[in-house]
Amino acid sequence: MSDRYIHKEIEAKWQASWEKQGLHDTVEAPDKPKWYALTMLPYTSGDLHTGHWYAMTPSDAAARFRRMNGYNVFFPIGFDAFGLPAENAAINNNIHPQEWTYKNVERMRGQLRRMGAMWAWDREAITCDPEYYKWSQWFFRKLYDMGLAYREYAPVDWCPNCNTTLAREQVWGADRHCERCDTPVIKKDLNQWKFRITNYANELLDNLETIDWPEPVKVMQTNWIGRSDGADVTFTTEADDPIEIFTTRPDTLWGATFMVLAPEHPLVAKITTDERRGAVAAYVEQASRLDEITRTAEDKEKTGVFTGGYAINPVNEERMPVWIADYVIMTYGTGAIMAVPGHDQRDFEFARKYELPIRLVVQPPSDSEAGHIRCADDLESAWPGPGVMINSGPLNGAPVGKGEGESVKAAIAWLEENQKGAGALNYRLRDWLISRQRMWGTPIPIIFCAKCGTVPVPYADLPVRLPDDAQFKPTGESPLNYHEGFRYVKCPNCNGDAERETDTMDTFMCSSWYQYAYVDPYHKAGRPLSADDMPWDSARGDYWLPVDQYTGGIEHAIMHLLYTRFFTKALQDMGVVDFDEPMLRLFNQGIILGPDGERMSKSRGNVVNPDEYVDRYGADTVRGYLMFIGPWDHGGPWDPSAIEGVNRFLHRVWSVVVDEPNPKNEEAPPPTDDDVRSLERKLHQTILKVTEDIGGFRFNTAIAALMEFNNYLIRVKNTFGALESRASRPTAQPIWQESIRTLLLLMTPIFPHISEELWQRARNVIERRNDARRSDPDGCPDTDGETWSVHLQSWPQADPEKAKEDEVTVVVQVNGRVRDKLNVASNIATEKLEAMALASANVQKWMNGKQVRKVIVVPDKLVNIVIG
RNA sequence: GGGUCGGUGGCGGAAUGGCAGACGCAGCGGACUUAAAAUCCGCCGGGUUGAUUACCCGUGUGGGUUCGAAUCCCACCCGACCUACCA
Repeated sequence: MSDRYIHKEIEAKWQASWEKQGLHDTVEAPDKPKWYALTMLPYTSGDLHTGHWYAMTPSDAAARFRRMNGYNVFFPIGFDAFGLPAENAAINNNIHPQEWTYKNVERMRGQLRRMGAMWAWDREAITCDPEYYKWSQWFFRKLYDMGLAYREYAPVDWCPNCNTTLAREQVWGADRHCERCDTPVIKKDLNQWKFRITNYANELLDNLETIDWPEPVKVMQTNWIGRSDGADVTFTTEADDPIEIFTTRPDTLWGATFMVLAPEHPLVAKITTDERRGAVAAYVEQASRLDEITRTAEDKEKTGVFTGGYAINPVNEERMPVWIADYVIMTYGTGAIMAVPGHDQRDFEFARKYELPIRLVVQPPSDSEAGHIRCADDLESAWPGPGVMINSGPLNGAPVGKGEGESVKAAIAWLEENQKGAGALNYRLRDWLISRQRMWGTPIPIIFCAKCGTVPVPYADLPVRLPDDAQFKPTGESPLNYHEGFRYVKCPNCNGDAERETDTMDTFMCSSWYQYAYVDPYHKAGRPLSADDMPWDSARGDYWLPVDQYTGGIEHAIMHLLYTRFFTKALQDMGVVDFDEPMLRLFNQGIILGPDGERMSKSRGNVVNPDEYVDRYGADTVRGYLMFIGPWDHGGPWDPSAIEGVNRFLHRVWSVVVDEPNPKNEEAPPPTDDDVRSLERKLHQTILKVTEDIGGFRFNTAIAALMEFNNYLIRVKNTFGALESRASRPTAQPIWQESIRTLLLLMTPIFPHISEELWQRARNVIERRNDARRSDPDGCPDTDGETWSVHLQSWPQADPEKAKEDEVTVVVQVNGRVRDKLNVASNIATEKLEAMALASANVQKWMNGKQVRKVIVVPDKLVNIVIG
């Protein structure tokens, strides 16, 4: 055993020892409060990068902190294993995706072990294991039975590079590119499976209030769900065909002067007059092509074309021209709008361009910037703001707004009374498209039979296994199409010839329920399933669920976090769970950047390999450094030289605990009562600070407090004497030992290895001196049944009384400027403090005989004398 | 265009109404060493000053509230992220 801190000698040793002791094995202990700490599962890319360390090691520190605070903590790990990279690697290297994936899993397990985290390896789950995905299929089947999974022939977003469809959530940015490869997506008409997430739109929105999640995530989900409050109104064409519209401003119905349909609207063909047919067809053609190239195009210039047809405004029977324009889109609302150019900017621009009538129905308030507006001709742009209703029949005089007695409510009441429409909610959220035309995913358990139609695979026949020998040509069709043994099957109903669904599921399906799988991975392995099954052991589930603390990146704010919430709500309706939110608390860490301050990427050449640093400095240093950079939710650049500071700190801690003090100081006077009191105060102040900071994920300031405490211990080490000489200094000895033990306990969540090593060493020294039990020379725990691991110790408790300062420095200000400082006993009487401040020579100098107007005294902090 | 978060020494950051710059990095000076590394000690926002326990300036910009503002309010500038013809 070395007397110096050599991380290579201790980290692997303790990792092996903890595993041997079963320190991180999962036990459902009903007598203890449980804590389910979850960090987002890694994809099996084959390499754990710095971002993983940045996400996972603080999560581990928080979990360990909970454990030391008396919780039975579950901190599981697994692998998100299906998906495109495996398939692409397979195509490029002619290796089966499964082989590639499991090789990566093997490598990543090793890398994860080196973190020294308290992973519950006994509950590991890999999503591409048939015993895992059989439950993904079971969930699909359940959703199908509940009518929450359906197949639809409709235009979908298609990535021509990945050769697959994408969910709306996977299409990013104004240019609508693929989330994974940045290729602009195109539209295709395809038969695809979807989940009815929109059934839960309202619940997904309202329940956000019940969970402790970061505000930005809540805002993003709120915007994504996009609830609009308004009314459905039915217009009619002159041929008596209904045109349904949705509007958030039913109060402006009397200001509608024309209608606009999306080019794809089903009524376009019928309403178009013969003389307009050519122009309309050309525009529809142009719009659809635009759609396929780049739908957004910079020009905000509105375009459109008149159909020749007219519709009747139900509120005033006015005849209004019907146009088509691509600024109206089929996928929101009903694909048709009433145009109110006076009060909607888009309609205004369109009306001005095509010389359509504009009507003012809201009189802007006279004190607003539009106060001069008297008629539509005065408008330079639409007025969407407040005012009073005019030119609007029964609504005239109503104040504009959505409240009681205000215009929108009045309009809805009028519509409902006259049976022309009704109040309605509309959502931006679309159903979740889960079909993927790729091979490396969970097969969708559906069979198409010529006679029986769409037949779900019976529960007892699950899993539908991926064939081991499938080809994966990138053709744009599902590769499983080409596997005859997979594709052609007998119908489970009639035993006639049938074909399997050959699309696979979006991988977000696998990660939507993995937190449940961890509780009891591969439940019922090897046994047939039924509709009445529970997907995990219910006793275990009842104990651990739901997740208490989730940690992960903001990039999943919408996709994964919305899907898993939807899944949980569906599971609740299935009767599988009895709660409605999967994760009670969420923390989003920031992004660790390259040394150049840019996102790490191979092309930039700024990728930091954590393994190199773990080799050089050890896992404890890398963990501590990542937590010390700054607030965890800020992220920030990796500074290769700053990591030295944390490493030096660990060496200094080692030295404080292990090294003998300078023998020259043997003759130094023993510590005074004041020395003891100061050390005790510093100790309890540090406990308070570190406890509060780790509890709030403020690891950076927790580490700063630990450094400060250690610096203090270095300064007083010689005063408190050598280990051997402590015996001669009985008053000092207990507080010094308590300080060392407490420092190690406070360091444990963040620096698990060195804390354990020094904990054992400090214990050995104490025992040797007490001539008590001899401990195992390799530092392994005793075999007498008492567990000595530092990780099983209780978190130190601070005594606020002992943390209090006896003496404080009070700042004396004159007119807000510091002019003197007074060292006084804490809790000094206000009057006394004021008198002392006024008597100060420095203060007298600045008062210069002027009148004292006011004296502000903040106890134990400051006196401000206002003169003038 | 809309939304969210942010702007503090050479750098990462601390302080969220009460001494701005904790803790660390880098830098400078010194001790130890044949030398270097490591380690240890000291200095480290700017200015006035020989030096100060002395004074002034200083938290993106301008204004406000307050005895007192990095912190609260208003306006603006800059940056990051999200979102985008949503009727």
